[in-house]
Amino acid sequence: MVSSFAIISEPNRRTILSLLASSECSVGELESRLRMPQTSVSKHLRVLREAGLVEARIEAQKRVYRLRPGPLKEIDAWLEPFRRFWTAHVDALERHLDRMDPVPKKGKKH
Amino acid sequence: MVSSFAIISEPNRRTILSLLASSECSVGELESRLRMPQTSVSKHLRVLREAGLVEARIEAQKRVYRLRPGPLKEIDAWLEPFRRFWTAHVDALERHLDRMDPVPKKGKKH
DNA sequence: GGTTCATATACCTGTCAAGGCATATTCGAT
DNA sequence: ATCGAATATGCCTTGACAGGTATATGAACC
Repeated sequence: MVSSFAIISEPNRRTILSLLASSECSVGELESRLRMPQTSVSKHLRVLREAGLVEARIEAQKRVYRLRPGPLKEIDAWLEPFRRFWTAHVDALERHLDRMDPVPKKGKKH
Repeated sequence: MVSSFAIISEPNRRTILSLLASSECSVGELESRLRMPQTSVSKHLRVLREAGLVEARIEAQKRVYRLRPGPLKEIDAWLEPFRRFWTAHVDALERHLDRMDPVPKKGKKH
């Protein structure tokens, strides 16, 4: 299965996911909100489906898509080590970086 | 400037960022840790630099790269609306989605 | 000044993905 | 059965991008 990182690198797919985050949608609804040809929407939905990011329910002729947020946790987890960088303010960050890779400046031994 | 989403869609670049998250590195250090030719490392670093995700300090013949976490906040912010989906447990989520797009199942009026 | 180490750039090439267009499928209504 | 609505798929073209190889820059040291 393709990495979620690759999937959300496409802006239209991000928009689709954001729309589905507020409410499930049929293809036609997505089409009109995205102002994009239906075939493109369907193709993006296919990619999202195969990556496990959305799922479809059949309802008459319509397919109603809904979000499957699971795979996005991968992104969230990858981001984790970076969060502390923007929770501290900048000068604290720089002090931190200085401590990080300790270059022996002067003799510290004695 | 290219979106950070596109930048981190490349696995090697994610690894570079993760390495720099723990400590700043020279190009040579990255090269040996990534087991990847130097030219490739330099090219990825260029992309990261132009996206504002890293910056370089010149030290003799070496360039020491460090993380610039700012642009990653964009990713973190985009992810925000999805977090509630995996903080609640699954059945609660489904009840939520059902409430979301209220389809009139039976006559509910009277 | 030439040599070597450290890094960057130029060029080429294969691959892969998105968009456009035409067409196929599937279901519902008449 | 036929038609139309809703959605999916196939084919094609084009552009972007990563990897490889060769080469250029630039600093340090003799």
